[in-house]
Amino acid sequence: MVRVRFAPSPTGNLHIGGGRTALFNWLFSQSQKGKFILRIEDTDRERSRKEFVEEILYSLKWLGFNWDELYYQSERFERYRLHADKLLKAGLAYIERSEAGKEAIIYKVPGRKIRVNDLIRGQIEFDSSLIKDQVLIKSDGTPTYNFACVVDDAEMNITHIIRGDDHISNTPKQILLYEALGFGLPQFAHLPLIMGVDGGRLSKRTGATAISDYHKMGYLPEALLNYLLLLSWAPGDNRELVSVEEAVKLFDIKNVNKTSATFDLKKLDWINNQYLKGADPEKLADELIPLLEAKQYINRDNFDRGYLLVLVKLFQARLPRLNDFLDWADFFFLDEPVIEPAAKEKYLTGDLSKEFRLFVQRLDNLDSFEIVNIEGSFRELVAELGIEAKKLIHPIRVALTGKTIGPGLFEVIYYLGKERSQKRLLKWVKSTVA
RNA sequence: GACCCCAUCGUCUAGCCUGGUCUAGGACAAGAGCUUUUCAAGCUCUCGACACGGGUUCAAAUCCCGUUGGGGUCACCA
Repeated sequence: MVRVRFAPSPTGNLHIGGGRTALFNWLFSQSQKGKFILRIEDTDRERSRKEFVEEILYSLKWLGFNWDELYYQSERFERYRLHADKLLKAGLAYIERSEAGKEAIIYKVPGRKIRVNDLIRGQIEFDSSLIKDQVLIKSDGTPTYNFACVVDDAEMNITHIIRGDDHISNTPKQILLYEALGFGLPQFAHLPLIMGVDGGRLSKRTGATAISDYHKMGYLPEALLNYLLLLSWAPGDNRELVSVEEAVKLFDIKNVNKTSATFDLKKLDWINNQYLKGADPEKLADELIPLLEAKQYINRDNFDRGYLLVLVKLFQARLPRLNDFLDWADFFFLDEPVIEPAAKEKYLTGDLSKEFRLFVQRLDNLDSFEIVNIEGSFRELVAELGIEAKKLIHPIRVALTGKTIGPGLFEVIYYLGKERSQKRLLKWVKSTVA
């Protein structure tokens, strides 16, 4: 039975790199019909925080990863102590006393060649004579990372350790400990690192790093996962859109890339848009409701859900991020559209009083207020006036929405409603004519 | 600095293991055009890469060595 684990430290949020590690562990466990274990590495009492634990669990759930077992290292200190004592008795470790009289347990690192057959990278060889003796239990009684990690992975019967590249140099230290403790070795697979656009490590400077930030920005979990997947793995048939479910079927850890990849928002936006296009409007509306409420665009207890759904459908195919809906569709919720200065400058500088007034009248004379009729009467009007349709379409759009871009104009008019559309147009009509 | 990892378009990658079908394919981005209603949507086209040097071979993006470049790790942090 394959058992993998994801072992974040609650000293910060679940970040992109962690999410990616969780993803590949998840993929591997599902493709092998194995177990996915979550272990919170909270041995550092100073830096570990409960709110980070909650944030990490929340993000993992948002991504859709369910764990079969959950452990906290802070609850297992006696296990580490026990194994450290074992090494002490066997003469493989020694005690070091600090000036303050505190005792630490140190592992005596033997010098030899260590070979690892990494599932992704193949053979890697180390010389442990270059590694200095390792602290097992710190003088405050807490275990070090490498020690707790080995004890736990062994006791939790982890069969495959899939983690970031940055752990390659921990591997020989851990292998030595497995052997000293008399444990069998798991298999190792080191994932390439994800880099920021600056070529260095992904950091806050180079963009948002927390998974939850991507949720807040309006990325769909399936889109983020798809993007992360493509960062170091490909289905092999030139496909860009692959769901986690499909990936589980196609996944083979040997096909994971060795090269580190740069995190590029542009492609993420594109993928997100692809998923947004096909997303269920009901679900998108549910995501949007609290955000619209925060902007005071709607009132949770008193709003027209059917209308919101219509607007979501109108915009979803063109949004890179769901949250862009808030800005792009604001004119449907505001009493007055916010006119962008550049848009006004471009299309509303001339006097279109006559044209606007005639169009407002036509809207009143419609047999029925429907998209085809609105467009039909508009086409008639420009034909009669002998002007190009676009000479009037753009100014009307700006008057109604405040923007130069958006859904088709006649749909906008239809969903805005006759009265609101007329009112907004009349604002631009010089009041000299009664 | 030492040790380790990596190296195909600006970015993500296919191809590499099992050399020839590669004048290197796809996607994102960018540029151009179309869509006589915009575009951040759609369609079409264009630009654009095997880091370098040696081998091995009839033949190398593919195998070997070196160089260069990039990254990671060297904590009583995880």
